[in-house]
Amino acid sequence: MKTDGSRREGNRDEVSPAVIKRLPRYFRYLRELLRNDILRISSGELSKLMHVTASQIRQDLNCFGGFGQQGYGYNVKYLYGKISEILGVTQNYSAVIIGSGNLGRALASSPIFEKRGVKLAALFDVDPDVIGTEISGYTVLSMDTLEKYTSENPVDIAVLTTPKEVVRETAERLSALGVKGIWNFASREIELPGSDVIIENVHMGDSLMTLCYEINRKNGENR
Amino acid sequence: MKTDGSRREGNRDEVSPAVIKRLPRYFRYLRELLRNDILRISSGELSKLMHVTASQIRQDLNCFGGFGQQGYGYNVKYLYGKISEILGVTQNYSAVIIGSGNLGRALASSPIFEKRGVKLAALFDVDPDVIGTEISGYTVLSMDTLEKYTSENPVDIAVLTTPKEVVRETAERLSALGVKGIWNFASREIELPGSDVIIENVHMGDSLMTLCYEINRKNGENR
DNA sequence: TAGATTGTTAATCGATTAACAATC
DNA sequence: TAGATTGTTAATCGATTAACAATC
Repeated sequence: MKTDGSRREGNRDEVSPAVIKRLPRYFRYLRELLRNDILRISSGELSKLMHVTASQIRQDLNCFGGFGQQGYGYNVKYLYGKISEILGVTQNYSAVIIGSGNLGRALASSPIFEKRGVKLAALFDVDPDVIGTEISGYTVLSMDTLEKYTSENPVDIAVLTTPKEVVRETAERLSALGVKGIWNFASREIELPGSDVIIENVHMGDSLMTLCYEINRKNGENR
Repeated sequence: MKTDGSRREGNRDEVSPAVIKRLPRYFRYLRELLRNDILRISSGELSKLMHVTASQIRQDLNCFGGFGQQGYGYNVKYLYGKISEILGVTQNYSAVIIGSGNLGRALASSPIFEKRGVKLAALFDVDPDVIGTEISGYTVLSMDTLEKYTSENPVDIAVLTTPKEVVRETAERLSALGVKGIWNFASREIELPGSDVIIENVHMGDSLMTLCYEINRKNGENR
């Protein structure tokens, strides 16, 4: 396989958002291939599997470097490794969950972080009844100790699952503590003008609504 | 306010996916405006609030009808009502949760369904230890009783939070039972060729990865 | 070598923005 | 009426697809 792909690897400056949003999907499919001991795949085969054009796959991957080989295709393991690097899976980012309600619990108990090389380090809450309890092997810490904690344990990512009323203040607090990114599940979108914390707003409800829209549309439009 | 918007309301046939994916965001912002007793808003004001162009707002809304009034703007309540209709909020769809693990529980306890006019009707699981327990006022039912249940209670939406190994078979089973849409949280994407069940695959991990990508990119690219 | 498949350019398609006439 | 703001067309921009020469 080609090893000089690194030539083009530097110019990550201007990869389009559309491409970036597709990368995690490649990551998932490549992992699945790897699990099934498939060592090599062509853009054509991957195209059939993922229901996107082969052209798009080649175009997307080439934004980051020449990962394939003419006449051969792509080495699945190598490509998976490259995409993992690009997506920061190899960075071992640390995360804390702010808000240990049902969603916080569900996230803490899921393999979602581990699968992506993110290390869940702690859970926080404000409720005295919740603080001190154990969730998935973590003892829930008090929000009062957040500053102390982060000064001793650098936190890259904060996962926000608090009520929306405290989203803004919590986000500002986290920003001041040097957190690099906020994964926000609260239904209030975070705006931190001037800050360079990366914000990822998740809206699970939006996805339910597009589903309802499609159902609605298929089942006889207006009535 | 204009009442003849209905003229154009019929041609929902070909609204672009980009527009549809933005509708839930309008829905959220309009509800917030309504909660703050703001009765009227222009595309320019909404533009500042939502950080999108006024042009896009007018373009988007006009796919469904003339909801505004020249020289006035949009009546928030009226517009909210219209968008709710378009998104099926007024349809009172019924939903069941398949898989009563941590995520199923979290969803059942959240206002996510209620806020969008979806009626959560039941939870199911296969684990004898979970069946019969109570979650957020619902007694978890056995998957063995799914066929019986759906024959007595028509289900519009199934929320899938099962392990990925059983996603395919469960999806096929649900499809056979006449479910209209599947909201799939399992990390295996559903494919039901030939079926006309609407599938909405949710990948929370993808969102975490794009966050990691951005953090990675900002904090000094390759190393 | 011949065959296969990439990397990459050019063509097409779709989505966003700008502009302004229509109109409340 | 004059001012404001929509609805809508035209222009721009970006993303996808097709095509094929480069190359393993």
